[in-house]
Amino acid sequence: MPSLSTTSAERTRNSLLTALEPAEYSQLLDGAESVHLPLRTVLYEANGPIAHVFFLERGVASIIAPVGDGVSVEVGTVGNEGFIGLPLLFGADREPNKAFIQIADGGVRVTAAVFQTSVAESAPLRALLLRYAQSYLSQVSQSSACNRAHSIEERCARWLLMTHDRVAADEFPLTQEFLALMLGVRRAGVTVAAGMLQKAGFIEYRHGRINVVDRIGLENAACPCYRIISRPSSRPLGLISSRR
Amino acid sequence: MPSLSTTSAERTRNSLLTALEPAEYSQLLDGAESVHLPLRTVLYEANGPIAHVFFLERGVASIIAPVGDGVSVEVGTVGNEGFIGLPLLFGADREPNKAFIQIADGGVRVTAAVFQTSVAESAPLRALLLRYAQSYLSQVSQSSACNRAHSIEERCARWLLMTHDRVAADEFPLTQEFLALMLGVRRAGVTVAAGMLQKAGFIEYRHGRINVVDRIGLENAACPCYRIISRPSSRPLGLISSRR
DNA sequence: GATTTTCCGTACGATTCCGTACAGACGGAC
DNA sequence: GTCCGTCTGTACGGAATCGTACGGAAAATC
Repeated sequence: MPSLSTTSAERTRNSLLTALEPAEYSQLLDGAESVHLPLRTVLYEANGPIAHVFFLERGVASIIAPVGDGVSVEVGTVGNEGFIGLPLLFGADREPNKAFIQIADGGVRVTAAVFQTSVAESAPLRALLLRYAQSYLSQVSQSSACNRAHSIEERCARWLLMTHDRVAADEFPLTQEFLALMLGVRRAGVTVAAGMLQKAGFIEYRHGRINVVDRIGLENAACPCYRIISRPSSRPLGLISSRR
Repeated sequence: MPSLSTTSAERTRNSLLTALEPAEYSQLLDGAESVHLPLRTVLYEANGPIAHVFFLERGVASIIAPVGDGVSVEVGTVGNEGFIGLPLLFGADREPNKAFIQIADGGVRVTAAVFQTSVAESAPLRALLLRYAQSYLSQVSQSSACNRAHSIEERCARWLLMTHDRVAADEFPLTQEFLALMLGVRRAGVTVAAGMLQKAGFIEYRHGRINVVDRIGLENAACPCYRIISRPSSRPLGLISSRR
């Protein structure tokens, strides 16, 4: 098991872990595992037990909800700004949704038992994670309303921005097929929408890889939901980091 | 200020308050106010400070998210199974959404300061409220996916069921205009969808009042999302079904 | 009971998006 | 370089929903 009890600065790229004091950090990560998380790794199943929480250091995870007939739609995304396993923080051991890796990379996983003990014992840890819970809830809420109100193209731009925010590069692997699944639309619908964004010069799409070339342009093409979610008030660590 | 420190049984109809031990109950409700909440009372504004949390005893509140151009879409509903003011539990003092009364009745309100003190001091209270948070998050998540996947008629049926669950009667006031706003669709769209449900004999709609006459029928007309949200695992305590 | 306001039913063209299908382009395997 | 699976672009009819508008019914007001 890799040694994780190093000092602050170079220990992790996860914002939540970075914000922890050494005491909470070592309690939580004592017995944690550094894991590589390839594409499509299932972090927990819908209605299945949640065995670990995951703190991603890069890469992105999706939370999806079943809507019948085996189809699911994405309801939230998590990157290094948060963690996967909110139900455990809330005292549940499962939820109707499923979590999996959407863009591969690595992170740290903590067993449910250790996580819950740490959370029960450390008020600062709890406070930090709850602030993230608020930010995640805002994201899900906004995206719920967005799903009803905005066009494919706008939502596509928003989704790309949110993913771009969570990935350490302008280019990342992403098929239209997958994006369609996430947006809950046809693959052909994504082709058209992404085609517009490409013609406008905001992105370049090429056989399973996308390249964000004009972030400002994308922001203007996205619905206001992106900015609403990205406001400092929706970001827990705005406060935490300015705290000291 | 009304006396709220009575004994358990007849003291309230709110599920969360009912589940509290006398110690937590009295700490939280010492200095609380019993309030009547007429239609359209704003419980908190989008991005405005959240001054109180509300525990409804009857009636229903809506949480809505702005989507630009002054339009909003409902993202969650709360009745006597929960409370309004989750951001305070999460350590935030505001959020991008707005909360208001959708079906009038009464409840108990607690100031933000008292609420936060109580939550900080009582682990059982925290645990109880966090389990509700999980249930609310599941509701919002499911409804987000639902918004993309299901027809107006299905979502209309689901909405009516969720409201029916939270109201103490089969008949309650509701205009199609308002329902359209909640569902994020045209008023005319609701007329058609509700017309189908009415022709099928599930509901009766008449000038601002709706009557649920065949709940089972309505459940069959709704999308699977209703059952998913209503599963025991998604309900910490269950609704105190005031119906019947 | 007459008037005004609110609410509901319906209609119609426009628009978005769907379901499906097919062909071409790309890139890895050999 | 060739083959082959994957990925993307495009097309077309059909369904759902929209924006808008108008008339009538029910309740509220006076």
